[in-house]
Amino acid sequence: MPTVSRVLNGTAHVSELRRNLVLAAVKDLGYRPNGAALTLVTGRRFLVGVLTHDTTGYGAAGVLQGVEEEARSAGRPVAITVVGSAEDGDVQQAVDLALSQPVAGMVVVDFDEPGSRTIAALPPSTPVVVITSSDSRDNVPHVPFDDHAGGLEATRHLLGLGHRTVMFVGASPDKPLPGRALGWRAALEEVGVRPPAPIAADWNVSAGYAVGLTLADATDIRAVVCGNDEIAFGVVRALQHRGLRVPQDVSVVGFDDHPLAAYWSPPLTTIAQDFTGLGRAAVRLLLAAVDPDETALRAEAAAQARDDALRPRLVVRESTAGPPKVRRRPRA
Amino acid sequence: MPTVSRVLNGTAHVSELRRNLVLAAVKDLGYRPNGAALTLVTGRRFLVGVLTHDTTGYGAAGVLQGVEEEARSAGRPVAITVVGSAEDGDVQQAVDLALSQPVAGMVVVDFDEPGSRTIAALPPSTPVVVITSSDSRDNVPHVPFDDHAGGLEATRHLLGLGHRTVMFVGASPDKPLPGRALGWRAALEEVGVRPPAPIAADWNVSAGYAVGLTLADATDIRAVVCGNDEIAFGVVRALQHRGLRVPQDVSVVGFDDHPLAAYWSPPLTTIAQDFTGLGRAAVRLLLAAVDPDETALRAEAAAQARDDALRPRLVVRESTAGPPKVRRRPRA
DNA sequence: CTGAAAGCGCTTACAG
DNA sequence: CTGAAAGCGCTTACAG
Repeated sequence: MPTVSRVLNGTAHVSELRRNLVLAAVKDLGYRPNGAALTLVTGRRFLVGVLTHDTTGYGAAGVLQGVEEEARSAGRPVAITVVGSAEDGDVQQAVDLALSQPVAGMVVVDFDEPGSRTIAALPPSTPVVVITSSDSRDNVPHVPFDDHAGGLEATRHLLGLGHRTVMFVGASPDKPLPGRALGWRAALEEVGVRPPAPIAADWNVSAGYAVGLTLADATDIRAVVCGNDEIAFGVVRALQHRGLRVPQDVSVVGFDDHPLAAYWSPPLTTIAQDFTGLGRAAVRLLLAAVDPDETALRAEAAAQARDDALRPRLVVRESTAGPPKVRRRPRA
Repeated sequence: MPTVSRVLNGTAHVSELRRNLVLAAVKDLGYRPNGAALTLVTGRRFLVGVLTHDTTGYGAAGVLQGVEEEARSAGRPVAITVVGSAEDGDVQQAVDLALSQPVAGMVVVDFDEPGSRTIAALPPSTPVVVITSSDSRDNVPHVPFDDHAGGLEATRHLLGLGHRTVMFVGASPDKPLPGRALGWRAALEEVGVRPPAPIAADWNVSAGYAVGLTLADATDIRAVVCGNDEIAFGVVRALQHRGLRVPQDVSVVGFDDHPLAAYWSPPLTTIAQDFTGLGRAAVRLLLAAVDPDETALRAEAAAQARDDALRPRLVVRESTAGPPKVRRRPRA
């Protein structure tokens, strides 16, 4: 048995004869090492764990893809566990489920409350990297993306076009404002405009559509920043259905640069994010902390990824323009 | 140690005194059973494995979500492994990676060639359920979805509107036609029309847009069925950019009922699929084969799911109409 | 270079 | 009801 181990792992020299014998038997029996036994004896864990609230939204799916790609290229499978809600029970259950498997470490997708809550519920002994836009995560290894800067840019763009004020669509009642909304608010404040109340909406098309319908009735609204592109898609369509033109009557900015944003009508101005890059960077960072080898190299790569690609970027398309010269006419 | 085991698993009666002692210690130390040891000794595996080529497309993401939901409700985490391509090396690598973890069984997403190839590469000892539209999978447990019927319905709808022929967009060069294309072909043949050559396109918006541009130049094309909604989105937009109206000049049908299909302009006629349901059914079937308890109940539930919800459904919206300058047939 | 021995953290019979 | 013993499939020192 030790001989087999030595052959398969190349741990020590084995005579050609015996070596070939072992190899033949392995192929013959379709032998596959028992991962559980391996983990038990060596203590090494291979799975890269992901804890997330959502798996299908454009952002979360992109992160997942990045995590998977990077993990696979490091020869590691990934285990995903969904955190059902921000409630203690669900958070605890997700953590328990995730930790019941031999995970090398966890990537936590801190895009919303369930994600945030999860961080604290993880035992300190678990290696973790969180993907976050909150700057209160400095005490834990994290891959930052600058939602605040994104919101700032989106809003400045609209202000620069000549708009007096800008609405934000995509708040959640009773929950802290997302970073992008904070950036929106900061942009208004920096030009001395008192920010209006952010409008509540789930982050999907139909919620956006519903909000768009009410927006159409408010004749003084000219410019809006949405929490994500799906909301923006819905807002734009609702406005159009009510006879308003985008951007001539109302300008709309989305967030994330969804693959369909460029094909929307009109093509959507938005803030591009590199979600896949975020996922890759997170895994690189995690593996650097966990893998004994190459630590230095990998940490460096991770630090680099942080600086460059992961910064949000304004993509100006055709859903934004200066405000109408005359007061928006009430809809027919 | 056996006592701890008995308390935690409720395997046998333990005196109150000892019981509480154990529970206290467990809480105190933050004890968490070692999954690897458990798997090694009992042979039970908890992970539900998923083997798929894609994770972000609407269909694959939906399946993933369904798998995750059902697995979580059964107290099982899911491990996903992406099959990079249909090449032997990639397929083998994915299988090895997936099987290196203690998986109870695998769900294979047979939406494309990499998926199909994977089925054969799995050792016969691994419990497996494949999600497929191919009827050549009868020898392996599978959750069927009827792509052929979907293609048939989509095409019949167009034919019923009075179109003489229908194009199909979304073939892959050198690869077998997808089931939906087979259905399209069958629908044409059943009315004695010789099917034109299917048009090649990757299954995403930009590929659809590119095809749409060339379609706009072919003045005799009036009706097209697309491999999925993303392709259709691109085709529609390209047609419009070339000055053609949908559906007045050209009718377009998509496939899958993407969340944005209803909000496209014009709202897209498409074939709805219940991907999440597919994922759930697959896990139910897998667990029925693997779990000693409840086998009967679960198998029944799985069989039921098969009949009802998973059948594709035509959703008529506004991207289809009768051909230009041709009288529509009277309604039956 | 190559076997016998110990042990990773658990559970399942086995004796008390 | 409750401990001591064996063993799941591996790897890592240990003696040859």
